[in-house]
Amino acid sequence: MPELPEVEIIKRGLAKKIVGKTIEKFDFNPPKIFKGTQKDLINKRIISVSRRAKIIIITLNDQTKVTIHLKMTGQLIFDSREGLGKNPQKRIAGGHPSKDLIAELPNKHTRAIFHFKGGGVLYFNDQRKFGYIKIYKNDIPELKKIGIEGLSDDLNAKYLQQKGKSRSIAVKKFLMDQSVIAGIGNIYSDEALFCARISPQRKTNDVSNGEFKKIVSCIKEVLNKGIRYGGSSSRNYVNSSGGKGKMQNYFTVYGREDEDCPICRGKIKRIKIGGRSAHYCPKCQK
DNA sequence: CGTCGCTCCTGGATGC
DNA sequence: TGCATCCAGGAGCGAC
Repeated sequence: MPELPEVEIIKRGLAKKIVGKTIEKFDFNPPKIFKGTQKDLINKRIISVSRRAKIIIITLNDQTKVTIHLKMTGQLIFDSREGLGKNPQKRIAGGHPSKDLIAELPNKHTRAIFHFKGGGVLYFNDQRKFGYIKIYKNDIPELKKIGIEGLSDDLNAKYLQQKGKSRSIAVKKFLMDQSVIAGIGNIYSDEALFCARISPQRKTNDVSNGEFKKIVSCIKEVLNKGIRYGGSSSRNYVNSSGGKGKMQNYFTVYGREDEDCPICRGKIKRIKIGGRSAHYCPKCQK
């Protein structure tokens, strides 16, 4: 599911493709995925695309913020042509989706479509309808309680220990808490904890400063690795051109239940923590 | 305030 | 083959 690396890749791709474009038309369905009015968007020019936690923020020329959360199955795919499939001759300069996606856009999971003046279409697809597009004129309430970015230099062991010492939840849940660290989800929490050799079940108030130091450097390592490999596409993720990432080929534990631990060759286990699956090596992670 | 469990939703996998 | 059930999980919410 899109976590920090995947959303970051989408943001970078979108920034290249839609900054400077003016929105001509916006359609959406079902109603619950969009909060705002079309009027907030029409004839506005995109001046920037940014990211905070797992949320994409598109800023318009009047400072309106279009916030997009992909949740688990959301996709944002840009195509430089109008009338995909129907009018391939209308191709204009710029990138377009991977070949195998062209015939499928829009598809039955397309929930919203941005049409741009002079050509170009941005599709918001979301199989499970958990994702949303919300318009804000000023502050973005969803970002009020968001913690330090996973790749920020401000993320350090002292901060985590301070935040974790009064809490008794499993460290995996703690790492996924967006009010503590912004951007980590189920996949990268498993990967970071394997890297740090810490059991996902350990309680936060039982993790030492030295262990938090390892966790911090491992968080940065796995998130950077995720970005380097273009994100992970074990399920629905695709980038803004419709292409898949490669990070899933480099997972150490996530999705590898019963496979060999890359360190000790023991079996990787899958357990439930807070209703979510956690993958780890019981021998290597203490 | 912290923690837990439930909920949104679809489709692929599994079981009989 | 078909039908029922389970499972995936980000994040908000109510209960305690």
